[in-house]
Amino acid sequence: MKSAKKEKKKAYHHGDLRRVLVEEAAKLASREGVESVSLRRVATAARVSPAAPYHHFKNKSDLLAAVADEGFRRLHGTMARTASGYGKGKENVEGRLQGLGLAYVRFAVRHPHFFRVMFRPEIARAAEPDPESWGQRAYFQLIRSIQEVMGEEGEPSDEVMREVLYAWCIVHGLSSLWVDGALSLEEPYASWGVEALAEYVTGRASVGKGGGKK
Amino acid sequence: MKSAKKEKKKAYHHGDLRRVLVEEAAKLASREGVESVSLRRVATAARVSPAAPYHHFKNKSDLLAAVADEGFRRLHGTMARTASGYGKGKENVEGRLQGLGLAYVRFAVRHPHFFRVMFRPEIARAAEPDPESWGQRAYFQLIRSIQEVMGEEGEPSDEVMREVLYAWCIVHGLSSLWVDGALSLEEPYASWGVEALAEYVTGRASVGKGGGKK
DNA sequence: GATTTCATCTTGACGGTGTTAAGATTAAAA
DNA sequence: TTTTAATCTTAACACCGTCAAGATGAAATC
Repeated sequence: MKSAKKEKKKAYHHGDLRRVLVEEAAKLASREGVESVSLRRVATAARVSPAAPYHHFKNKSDLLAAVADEGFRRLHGTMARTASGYGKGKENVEGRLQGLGLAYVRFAVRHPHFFRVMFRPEIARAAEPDPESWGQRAYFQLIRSIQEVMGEEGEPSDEVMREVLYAWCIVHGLSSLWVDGALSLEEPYASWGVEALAEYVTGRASVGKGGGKK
Repeated sequence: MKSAKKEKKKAYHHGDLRRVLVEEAAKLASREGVESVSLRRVATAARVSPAAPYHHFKNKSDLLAAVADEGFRRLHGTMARTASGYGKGKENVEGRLQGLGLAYVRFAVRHPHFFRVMFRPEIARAAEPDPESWGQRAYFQLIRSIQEVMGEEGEPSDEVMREVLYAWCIVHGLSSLWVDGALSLEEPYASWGVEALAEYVTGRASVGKGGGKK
């Protein structure tokens, strides 16, 4: 359907934009911050006129939403890799959950630019939640993990959803506060380092795990 | 020093700007969102030329930092009011801490625009933390409250700072996720409502309170 | 009171921004 | 080969943050 790549210079019509645009936008965001991503700069970086992106994205927010989705794809990836690192079955489900939490925080700290676009309100509120989106997939992954910890199958119970909420709040709170500078600029947290904070916080959360179960 | 208010129309030179600018910026942010706050619109709203704000603020970020400080002032206010609502002494310190958490979340949900500016990285990273700032004051308030719960005085111990971290992460995580639409657009959380979520999450956090103390 | 000083505000301009309309180019469909 | 439809460009619009230069007038000085 799409003859992917030609020789080198200019593609036939003009390459497979869209992918290139998302790539350049992400690159620019991670180099100079989300705030300084402009459609025109992205277009220029893709060697294309300022209005060209409008044939692939409704507007700037739509482009950023695509960047966010790419971010969620990567987050989903590291989470999946982490989970499978803890074995397949029900062995050490407890440790696996903490591992997921650590993976979440590490991702945020290592890719703050992605993390920031991913949770922009104008992105999340754009379209109704698409179950195919990487954001939703990562979300389902978390739900499934907690179901395993609590020994549950099928449709997630309210109890599970409460645990999901709790776990998500903790890792997201830590990530946000660190990335936004509230913790990373404050003593003693700055000297303790994120890794230690994440370990403490995820460990502390799972001592009473289950709420009433065990 | 400052004859505060004249009659009505135009002040002498031109009113006490700065305060008006911060006010208008906050008003605009809460009406249309932080993203659509522009120096020029704020200036216009204050009936002043586009370049006038530059005699009171270094740049746009500096203005937003002032808005953020105003936000922290209000947060500090509701937290203080909440705390004193739980009595003065060591009676019900436990409940007071949960009350503080609820106050935090409620503030974020009721004033999402403020909440968003308050934790913008370019704001936090602007100047070195000023202990006089309302942000720091609210922070110290939280530390003191947790010290009371743990029956400690003087310089806060590492144990206290860990508890501060934990409490802050939870309420900030919930606030962020809700305000940014990650929870408020997702079932079953949307139908449960923030209030219920906040109560569960803060309650769940304090069951094992103290880590090892009791 | 007259004069100087100095903070404040305005005017006007600069380059950069998101977005749109109208037209050119060219791959794919007919 | 002709038609169609997708893609990209050009040109323009209004708006943005920021700065330099000058006007204004309150407060300090004489």
